[in-house]
Amino acid sequence: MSLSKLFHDNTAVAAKRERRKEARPGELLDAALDLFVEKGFAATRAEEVAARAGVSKGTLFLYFQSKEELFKAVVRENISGRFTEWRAELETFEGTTSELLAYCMNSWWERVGLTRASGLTKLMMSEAKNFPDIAAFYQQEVIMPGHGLIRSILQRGMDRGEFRPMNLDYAVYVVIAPMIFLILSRHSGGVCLSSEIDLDPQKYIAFQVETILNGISAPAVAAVANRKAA
Amino acid sequence: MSLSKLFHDNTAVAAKRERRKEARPGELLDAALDLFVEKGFAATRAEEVAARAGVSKGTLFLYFQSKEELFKAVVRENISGRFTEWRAELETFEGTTSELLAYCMNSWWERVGLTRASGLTKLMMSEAKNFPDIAAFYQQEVIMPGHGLIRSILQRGMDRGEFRPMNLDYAVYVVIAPMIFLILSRHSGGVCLSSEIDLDPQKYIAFQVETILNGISAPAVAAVANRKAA
Amino acid sequence: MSLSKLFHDNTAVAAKRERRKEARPGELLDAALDLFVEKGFAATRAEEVAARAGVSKGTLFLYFQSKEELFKAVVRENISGRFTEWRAELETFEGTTSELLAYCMNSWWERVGLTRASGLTKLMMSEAKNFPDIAAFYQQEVIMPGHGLIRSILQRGMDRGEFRPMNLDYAVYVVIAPMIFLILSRHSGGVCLSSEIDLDPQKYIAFQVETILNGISAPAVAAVANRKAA
Amino acid sequence: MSLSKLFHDNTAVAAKRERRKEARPGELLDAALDLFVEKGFAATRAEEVAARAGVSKGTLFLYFQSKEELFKAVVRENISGRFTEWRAELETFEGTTSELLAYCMNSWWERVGLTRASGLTKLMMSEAKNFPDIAAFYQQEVIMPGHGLIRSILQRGMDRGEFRPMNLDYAVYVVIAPMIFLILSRHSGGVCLSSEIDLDPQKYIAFQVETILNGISAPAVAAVANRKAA
DNA sequence: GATGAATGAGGATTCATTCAT
DNA sequence: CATGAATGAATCCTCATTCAT
Repeated sequence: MSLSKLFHDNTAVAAKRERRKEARPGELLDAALDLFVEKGFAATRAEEVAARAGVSKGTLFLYFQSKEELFKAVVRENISGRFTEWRAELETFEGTTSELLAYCMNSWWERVGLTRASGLTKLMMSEAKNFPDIAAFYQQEVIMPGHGLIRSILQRGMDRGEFRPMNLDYAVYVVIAPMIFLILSRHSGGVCLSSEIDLDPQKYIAFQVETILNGISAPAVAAVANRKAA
Repeated sequence: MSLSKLFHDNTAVAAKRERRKEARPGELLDAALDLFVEKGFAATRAEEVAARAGVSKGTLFLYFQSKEELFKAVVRENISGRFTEWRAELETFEGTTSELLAYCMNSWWERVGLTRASGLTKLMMSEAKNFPDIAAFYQQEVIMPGHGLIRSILQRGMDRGEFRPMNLDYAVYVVIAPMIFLILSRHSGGVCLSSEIDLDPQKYIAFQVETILNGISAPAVAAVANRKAA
Repeated sequence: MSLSKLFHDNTAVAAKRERRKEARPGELLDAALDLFVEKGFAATRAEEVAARAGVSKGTLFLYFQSKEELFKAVVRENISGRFTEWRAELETFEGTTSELLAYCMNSWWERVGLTRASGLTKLMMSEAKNFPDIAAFYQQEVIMPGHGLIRSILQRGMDRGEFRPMNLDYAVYVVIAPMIFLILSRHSGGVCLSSEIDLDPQKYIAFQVETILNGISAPAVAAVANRKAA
Repeated sequence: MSLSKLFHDNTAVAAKRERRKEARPGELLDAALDLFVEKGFAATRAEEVAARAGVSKGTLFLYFQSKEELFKAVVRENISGRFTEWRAELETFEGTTSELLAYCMNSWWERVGLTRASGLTKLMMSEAKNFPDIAAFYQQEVIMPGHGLIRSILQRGMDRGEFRPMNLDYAVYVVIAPMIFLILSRHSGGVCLSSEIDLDPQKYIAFQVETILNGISAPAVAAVANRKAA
């Protein structure tokens, strides 16, 4: 092989590398998210992350000081505030609040529950204790806006007389708990499910929505709802 | 030293040994529960469990074949053993099924949720995938009996016309999801709570119970309930 | 630094690394053979093998999945790999079958008996029961091909009328037993020898060969042989 | 001395067992022989020996300072010189030397090969290196008299012109090697056998005897033998 | 920048041996 | 004498991290 050829190769390779170089951290974070979600922090091996990202073990540590730093980066990277978009949607919604809540829960499932993003939730619940600073960050960036959104909806329902008066500090969890549970059950291999068959998320959500609406609607509305259900 | 004294010593000493031997498994189980809950299954070192119980590494393995067996014993000791007692209570209950469900959820909180045992639930959700054997065991010993209990209650309500007809496969989760959520929120440092202040479990449960009952009661009953609430 | 210098450095350095990497397994195998033969399989510590090969514990497991795999590799390297070569030699042999058998037994001694590899035989006889996987492997890779080879020779002799008709299932051991015995006597410090002085393997084999050939030759041939011996 | 006398010895030993306390060490040695033979020295657990002897682990160490001491005691205990009796039998034998040798090999199989005593041989071959003093002892007490016996027989054959002139230092092994091989193959789970089916010892010995006699007989005798075989 | 060979601390489990009873 | 609970050294194997190339 001639020197010039070598040189040529080098530049070509370098150019290619340049492009890839900037993508590297992203590919690593991507692979890491998958694996952390699937196996948890401790059980995820650095080498496997690297392999899945198509790089060598050494490269991983070139971009992230340690496995812990990688974890933190994964969480930070994936907390993108889609909340403004969501909040806009909510404010322009025109149906009843029951319809709004039902719409919200269903579309949350499609846009979040079904995607890898839901893995983040599981990740945080599993590892929060070991990464307090990350937990605080997550709290700020995800939990609080999310809860705010639900509160707004419930407040709208109460304001319009559709929902009975409730202490929103507790009412939000009536909506949130079932969704979190759904996510966790899926990401933990169904340890909390009766049968070995995954439950049907659509039906699960439908049932929850129905019950919740029954449970929080103002008496008159509930009567109507119940009459329909019967 | 008199013969009788010798005799006395021997029995006293033997008795003491006996006591220690019989106390050992309990002490180990106790230490193990603490550490499993605090650090998770994988991150808990056998030696540390032994140390906390005041014995050496070897002694732990004298009583429990392996770390997995130790964990199973912890689960048995703290959860699965209680189901028979619980089921009995349920079968002799005399009030309405709404009262029964409310009673159940509240007393579950006191007897399980508040205790260290609840940490096992969080542990399972976090690590189930990495320890399929343990997951299967937990499923058998805890999840299935637990779900069975809830089903029985809901069935009782439906049989008596107190609850509306429901697909129990999904209805159970209306009861279970909020409880699991409560536990997880507490054992993950509140990553899923709005504020940094833990919510008041009593109030949380009260609200959930109220909403659930509203949500699942038969129309007539619900109307009455709603009237009361209003 | 010139480009050519860079080129030079890179290849030189890379080559050296390459050499080390490729030498590693061989060095480990070498160290392992020594130790396995000296101490047996169970009593040989992985770390010691690594140390003797001049690497760390971890490196050993980089090249061999487990101690068992290491052992299998040692066997493959030192014994089973040689059978094809041997079989070829046997098939192109042109003398009488008596000559062939004598040649075989003598060259087996030189190529196996005298080398460290023969220690593996003793090891297997001592520890086979405790490591069934290894025993099965050894059976497959060493015993069966070895016996096959001997059978072929005896069959050749019978086909040509040089040897009397024999049940080969038992005849093979007439050849094998003395060889195994020779190996064992050497690797067990001579516990089965009359004197404390090792017997002379050449003479031992010569005597065995002579007797065996006398013992298995067809009558006419034997008569000639005996006349010569006398 | 007849076979029935040998039986007598056995019952005497059994009677000794009756005396509980004094028999303890004997029972332990008995159990230990079994286990050492079956599993080897390292793989035999002290507790298992104790359990098989019907005593506790502690008791074992009451009688034997360590596992090594136990091993030495096992070997010493089982080296009982039955050689005088055997030598007598040989000296009064009246048939041909071929018949004598055949008789010897067959009755050795019945009296030694088939009994647990043969386990001792395997034990020594496996562990001799680790217990040099015991090995020397075994050499003195078993190997040398045994070889002497064989030598006597071969000498008798040579003296009578039945066997061809041989260097007895090597000739003994023509007789010994096949017997040792037989024992080892049985005590090592057949690692050195072609098939998984144990070979039939009777047939094995018959074939070896025939071949050996063919191999060592004086020309004239061999011719007759061969003529018969053909 | 990238690589991947090498490292070695760390953790589960076993078992000979001791010693209080 | 006998017991068996307790010990802890010993050993295989894993994996985050480093660094020579």
